Amino acid sequence: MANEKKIDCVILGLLSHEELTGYEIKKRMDTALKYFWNASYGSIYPALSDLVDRGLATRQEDVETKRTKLVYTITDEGRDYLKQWLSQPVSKDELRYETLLKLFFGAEQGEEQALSHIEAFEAKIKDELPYLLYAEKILKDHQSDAPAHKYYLLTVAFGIKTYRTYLEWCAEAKQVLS
Amino acid sequence: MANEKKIDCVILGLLSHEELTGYEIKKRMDTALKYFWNASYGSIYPALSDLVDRGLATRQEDVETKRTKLVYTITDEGRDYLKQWLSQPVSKDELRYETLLKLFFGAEQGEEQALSHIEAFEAKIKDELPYLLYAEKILKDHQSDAPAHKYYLLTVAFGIKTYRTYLEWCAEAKQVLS
DNA sequence: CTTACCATGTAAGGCGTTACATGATTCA
DNA sequence: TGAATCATGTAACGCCTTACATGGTAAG
Repeated sequence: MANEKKIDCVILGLLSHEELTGYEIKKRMDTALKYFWNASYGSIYPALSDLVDRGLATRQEDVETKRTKLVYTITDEGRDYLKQWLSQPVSKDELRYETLLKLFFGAEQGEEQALSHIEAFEAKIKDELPYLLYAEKILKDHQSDAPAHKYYLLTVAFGIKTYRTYLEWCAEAKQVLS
Repeated sequence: MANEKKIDCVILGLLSHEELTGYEIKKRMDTALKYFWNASYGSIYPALSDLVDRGLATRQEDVETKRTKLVYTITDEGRDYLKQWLSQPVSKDELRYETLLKLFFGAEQGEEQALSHIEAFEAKIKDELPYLLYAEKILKDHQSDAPAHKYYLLTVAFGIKTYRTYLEWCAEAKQVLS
């Protein structure tokens, strides 16, 4: 125990909300979880097969569509496994910003280059912020009693707040360097 | 080109400031870079040997001490390599917060547990913030003309700002959940 | 004298990405 | 009819952590 693979837990978490295909799971990661998690097909598909082998999820072929479409459902064992993981303390929160790394070594490159890294960072944040704001709007407009609702809002709020702080920092940093 | 290993670049970056042993490099990662980067001995020592093999750094044994102590120095080629990396656009800024992941699935676990994850997160941030503030104070007290100085300050400022935002969010999140 | 810290390194194994390979369907 | 999207999967490889293994030195 206590050594749950993250990829398994994320997938089970998503399946605990709804039945999904591997492709849809990837989409969730690229949208709802994008701000704080991600995974590639190369880890999702093998993990799904593994979950089925271990009885934590089941696979059914969707017969309505002609194209191959494998829908995964969480089992009771899967739910137990998920709950067990959720009940344990968080083991790691990790931030790896190459931008900060390059900035830390800014003296080796000169101000123009450092500035351009900051500007690229700023542009990326400005680009992504609207998606978070949109997600928040959707959630607020569809006031739902679904228990998951408020948790979605909390994670989105985290992203919005930190992104805005990033932008403040970018403005300050640009001033310092010019 | 363009496929520089991060570990090599971080080490070269640190060596560009001063000569260091592997042990000292690890310490820098655990302090100055802690907020946005990390690495283990298991990656640092092999990387150092590799840098020497490629002529990007040199190794000298410190004869003043009796204990084995290998000091690494960056070469001109190493400096070029570092500059080349610094001149390229940032390839990845990544945030992986298990706390947010568990919170996203909060509905499966109930409010008490979600709250306890937030509180643990808050405690960790409150714990670490003083170190960042201390680092900032040191930097501000020792106003230096060294070109690296202001870049250090910028990265520290980033950490302080975002940590404060995290704490704000924690307060709000706790209110929402209770 | 013992604890903490200094100091170096290896081996096994886990985890995950990238690139590849394949093909159906929808929409303009 | 061609592009975008839906849809599944594998193989090679890279990168890194964990755990192990070893020993010196300083300070209380």
